[in-house]
Amino acid sequence: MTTRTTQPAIRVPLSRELILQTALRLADQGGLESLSMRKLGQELGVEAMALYYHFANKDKVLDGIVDLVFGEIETPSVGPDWRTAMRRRGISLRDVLLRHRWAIGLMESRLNPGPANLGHHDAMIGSLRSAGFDMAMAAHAYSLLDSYIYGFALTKMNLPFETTTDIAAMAETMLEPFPPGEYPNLSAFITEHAMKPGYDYADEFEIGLDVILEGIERIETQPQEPPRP
Amino acid sequence: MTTRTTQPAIRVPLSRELILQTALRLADQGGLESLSMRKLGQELGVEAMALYYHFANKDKVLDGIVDLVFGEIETPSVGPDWRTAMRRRGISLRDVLLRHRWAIGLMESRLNPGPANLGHHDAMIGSLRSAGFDMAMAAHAYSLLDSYIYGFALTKMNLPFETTTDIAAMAETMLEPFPPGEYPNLSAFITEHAMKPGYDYADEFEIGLDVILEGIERIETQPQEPPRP
DNA sequence: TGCCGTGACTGTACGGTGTAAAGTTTCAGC
DNA sequence: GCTGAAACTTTACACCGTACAGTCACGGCA
Repeated sequence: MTTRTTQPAIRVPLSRELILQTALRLADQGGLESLSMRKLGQELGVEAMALYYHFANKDKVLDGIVDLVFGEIETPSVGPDWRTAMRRRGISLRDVLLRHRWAIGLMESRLNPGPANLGHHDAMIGSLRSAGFDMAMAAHAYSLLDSYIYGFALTKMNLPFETTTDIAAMAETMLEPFPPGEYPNLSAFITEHAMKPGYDYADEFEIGLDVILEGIERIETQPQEPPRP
Repeated sequence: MTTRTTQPAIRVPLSRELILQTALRLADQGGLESLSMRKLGQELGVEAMALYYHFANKDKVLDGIVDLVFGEIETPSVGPDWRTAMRRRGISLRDVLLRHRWAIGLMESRLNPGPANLGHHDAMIGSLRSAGFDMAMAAHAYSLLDSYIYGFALTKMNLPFETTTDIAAMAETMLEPFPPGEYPNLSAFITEHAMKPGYDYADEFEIGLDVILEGIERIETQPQEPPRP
């Protein structure tokens, strides 16, 4: 009585790539908390411990899928038009982060960054430098842009609504435990702004991105002038 | 043979406030993963299940300590000088987030925001409106500022170094698995910029914040003009 | 052909997690 | 002193990451 009841001997052996692709899919489908070693093994038709032959621990798996995510970000072009390059790359990064919301808190905290991660950082610095930024200005621009983009993705991450109808319901639920009139500005914001037809918080992203690009251009072309008179 | 070996009957009963203060301390000391119901109970001299008399589940405890964190943020002043108000409040928020790094991912995703949370949002909108911003502009400014501030705290959250010496060691460790010259721009950035004495990534925050405030002022005072010629 | 080492995977176990459900203690008010 | 509710404990379950030992297939070699 052997135990190989199905798929007699045709089983495809595991590989790092297959494991990572499956892990990425699991995380995308159900979030980080649904990516356990047991579920991952089950998805691959294997016991959880089999994964430990290919990865030292779960954190190495996370390292791997985070680097897959980094690989999805559009590489900024090299050349004088840094503003277009940064704008395209910024929108790409936002798209990637919203596609893999579970990754937002992990991207910038890896102790073992993978090649896609390092390569992307390298390309960003190279792009800004090729446009004439000195190292300090490149650092300012990079920090400002990525703080904004990651922050936007983070604050949008768990917004539990997609439509203005959802917003109304959610806002009502949130304010319900409190006496009416307790938060007049917030109430006005919801009724006068967030519930207006056609409102989409996602539109805020490019507005803010352009303000930042404009601001970078100003301090880049007039580096001596202090911003506050 | 009773089990009350120590502290015979003087035990202070639990309260929501005491539980939340203890939970906040635990999270501050060891991060979110060290805040378990058992450890929290143990810290209070009580079994874990005792906490469920006061809170429906762990998420309600998180709701509570997140609202404590919101309570630490400086309320923006009302009046025409929105730029000073937003600058002070922004720095205060950054300080709070760096004091409670575990909270960064939780602040904007609460389904049951507490009074401090809602009150702060209300005060922010009120401050911007009192300075003359219409609702749409207030939304733009608020989104831009908080995306940047939360994003800065997020990307700085797990930077595993505090000194330039740490940076050098960390960078070497990260680049070690790859052939030298693989990431020339990144290497140049590290040696020419990040390892310079006196470098502190934290300084980037106010630089970026001022660029954003300047940008908001420009689109607020010249709302018709498209930013890109 | 037989053996054996190694690569790939499984089985079992341990200490941890959140929490449902039931049991126990403590104490205020009558 | 009795009663009932408040406050807390006990036990249990399903899940988690992973240490450690066992098992199985198979390629190279005698």
